Amino acid sequence: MKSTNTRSQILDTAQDLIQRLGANAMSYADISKKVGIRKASIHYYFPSKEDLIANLLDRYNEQFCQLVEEIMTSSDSSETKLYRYCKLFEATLSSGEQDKACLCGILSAELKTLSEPLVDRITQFYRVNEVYLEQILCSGIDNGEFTFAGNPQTMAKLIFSLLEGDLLVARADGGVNRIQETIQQMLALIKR
Amino acid sequence: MKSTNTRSQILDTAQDLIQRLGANAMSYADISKKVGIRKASIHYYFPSKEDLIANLLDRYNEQFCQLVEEIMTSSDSSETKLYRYCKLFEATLSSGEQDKACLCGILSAELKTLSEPLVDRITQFYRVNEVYLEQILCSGIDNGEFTFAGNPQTMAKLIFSLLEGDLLVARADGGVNRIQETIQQMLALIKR
DNA sequence: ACAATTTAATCTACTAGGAGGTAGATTAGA
DNA sequence: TCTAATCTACCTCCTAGTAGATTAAATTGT
Repeated sequence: MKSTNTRSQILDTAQDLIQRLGANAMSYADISKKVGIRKASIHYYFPSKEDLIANLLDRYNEQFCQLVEEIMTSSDSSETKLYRYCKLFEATLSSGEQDKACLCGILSAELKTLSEPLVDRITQFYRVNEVYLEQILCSGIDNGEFTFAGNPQTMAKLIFSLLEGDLLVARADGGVNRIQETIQQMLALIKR
Repeated sequence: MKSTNTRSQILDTAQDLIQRLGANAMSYADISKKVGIRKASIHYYFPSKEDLIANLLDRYNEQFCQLVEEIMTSSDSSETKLYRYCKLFEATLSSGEQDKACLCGILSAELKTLSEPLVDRITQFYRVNEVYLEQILCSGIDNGEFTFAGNPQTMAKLIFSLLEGDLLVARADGGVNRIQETIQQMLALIKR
């Protein structure tokens, strides 16, 4: 069926554009040009822009969780798990023209222009990720790999904010190198 | 002179709108309504949107640097200086309707839609701030207040990314509390 | 197996509204 | 009387979204 293909091509293109330019700078005309279909055809799959972004966020959350689940269920050490988790963010910037940030990070900047259902999906993404991070930290403390002041939950939030912020700041200054450096720095802080 | 007043009213309003909604969602019509003047009058002061944002960034950089200079030249301990620096970011979110992020943080998300002169100003803001942070960290290490693995320069970048990211993430989840928590957590990590 | 019909997918052509920006008249203060 | 500041009225371009025709692919009835 060709429909599935067109649909995901639209999602792929929209995601790429938002991660680079933001949701408000992304237009149906842009997608239309890149995918090679007419604007009206996009409305056939996604009646409204909100609809498109909602589907985008659902797919993104699912895909990202799948990648994290792979890490969580691996037999790696806690430190390696945390490192691999951080590498997921680095990979976002590394990909393509090295100008993409986290989808939810970008949308967070435009948060107050988004409808409640969209905001909810972004909030969910944050919470889920912070739970993953907390789990890695806790098991790392238990088996003696990690040690740090304060509690794992707050530390998880700290790491998550760091990664989201780094991804945005790195586009203006430092690029992929910056992210690699700060990840190493963060790991050094909590290693026993 | 009324002109100076109108001019800064326009800048104030534009900054407020961008910090809440982003640059692409901020329009001359919005400013016009809030300030109570006609659209054309804004163009009298700032011929183009790029011009407006450029002036905004210059003013923002200057104002922010002034606040940081006050901290740097104080007789506070390094820890207090660092804490006060972080509080500047917290204050941004605390102000108004608790929905404002850092101007440069927001613009970073829309970075690829901005002209080079604007990007340069954002990059400059980041670099200047990271130098300030590095200075605080270095003096804190020298006098035995701080101790941590890795080097102060990278640690400065880490703290800055953390604050920028936290400010964005906190709007979607956690609010001011989140920022307060992660600042405390970060301080705990580097305290001797 | 073949013709008729229905459904899915895409198109052209359009609308209304909002964006940034300009020209030129008008007002008010020095 | 000149200049700075503000206005009205407009332009062009781009935006999301809609209506309805057209094509192609399944589905169905005989």
